[in-house]
Amino acid sequence: MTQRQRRVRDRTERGQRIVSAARELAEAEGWDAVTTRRLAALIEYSQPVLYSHFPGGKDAIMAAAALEGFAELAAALTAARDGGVAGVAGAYVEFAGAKPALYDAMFTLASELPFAQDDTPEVMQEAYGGLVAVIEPVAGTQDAGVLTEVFWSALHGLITLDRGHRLSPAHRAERLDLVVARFGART
Amino acid sequence: MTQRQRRVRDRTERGQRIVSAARELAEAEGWDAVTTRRLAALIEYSQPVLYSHFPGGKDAIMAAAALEGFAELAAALTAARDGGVAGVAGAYVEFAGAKPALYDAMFTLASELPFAQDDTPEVMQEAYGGLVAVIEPVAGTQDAGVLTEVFWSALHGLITLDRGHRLSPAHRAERLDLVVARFGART
DNA sequence: CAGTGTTTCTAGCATCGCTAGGATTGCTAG
DNA sequence: CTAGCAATCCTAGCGATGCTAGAAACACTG
Repeated sequence: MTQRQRRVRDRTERGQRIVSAARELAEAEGWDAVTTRRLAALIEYSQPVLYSHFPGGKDAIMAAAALEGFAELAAALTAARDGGVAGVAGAYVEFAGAKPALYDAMFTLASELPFAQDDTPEVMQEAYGGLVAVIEPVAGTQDAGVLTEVFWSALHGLITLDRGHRLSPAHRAERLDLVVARFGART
Repeated sequence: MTQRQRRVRDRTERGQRIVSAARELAEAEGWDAVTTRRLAALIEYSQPVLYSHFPGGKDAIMAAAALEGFAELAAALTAARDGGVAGVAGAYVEFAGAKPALYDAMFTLASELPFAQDDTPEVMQEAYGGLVAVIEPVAGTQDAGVLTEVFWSALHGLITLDRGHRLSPAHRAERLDLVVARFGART
């Protein structure tokens, strides 16, 4: 029954191609440009094929892309752990800057993904853990969970407002330094 | 030529009704539910009338609603000025919680509005000024502008992540207190 | 009352996400 | 080898979206 295996493999490969195509297109032209028709054309199949892979339709595809993003973010944060709060903060901001559409899918759009719940996917907990790991040592008497959430919120706010041209571009580095200074110091 | 005046007044009134209807509908069912057809039905006119008021279409209507939001936010922040950093932070969060759709229009959607530029509308500068006013006294040697931007980003991050169920609902108050503690203390 | 200019509506275009039903393909059993 | 079955895929279409052109209705002027 190796044929069956091959068919299964082909299927998963095609599913991967769908997500990859969606990510590339979103990064190039934004998620609004990611239409089911364009996706179907990119993978050289017809639209209904998308729904056989992702019954949830476009939202499910975005969620799948977001999950990939969480895995990559977790890896980036883990790699930057030695840099402490400053290192992780820098890695987080760099990730958001390098893959803005993916970051949107993860945090702004796609509210389907369960956060901070029992059924939260592991990769998402890992990514969050990358933040906790560097905040925990400097939390002192402060609740590490709350402090991490606020630290994360500050980074997220900086990123989203900066992207929407809400903040002066000149002080970008200063702002990040300030966040690190206010949250990275042991209390 | 009072008739001409009356016609002008009717027109502006109708334009106001469009924005009000959009706001109500958005607050009740989200901006996705705000379609040009439903808006037209609400004001009891046909669709093209919307475009005579807002040539930019739906985006322009959202921008107009956002502008109203900035005026209301500015008023709320000004009223809370006596409360210091904690008071203003609380007013900001309360505003976002009371009018979530409006907040989205102001900061998440509608990237047409010019921020931090020369042609930034006055009400937007006023709203931002409401933040600066309480941060400036506690800035110390720190650049007040940068500190305000970071303070604002932290609030904005808290709000958007919390709304997307990204944060644990139990610690909402704690998080706000923590932001105030880290940014409201004189350095 | 006729003419003129403005205002408004009807109807339609292109596109969107999504789906039903038939056509095509590949596998299996006789 | 072939007939039948099952899985796979595509064509065609639905309802809805933002937006617009051209016709119809309106209000005002001479």
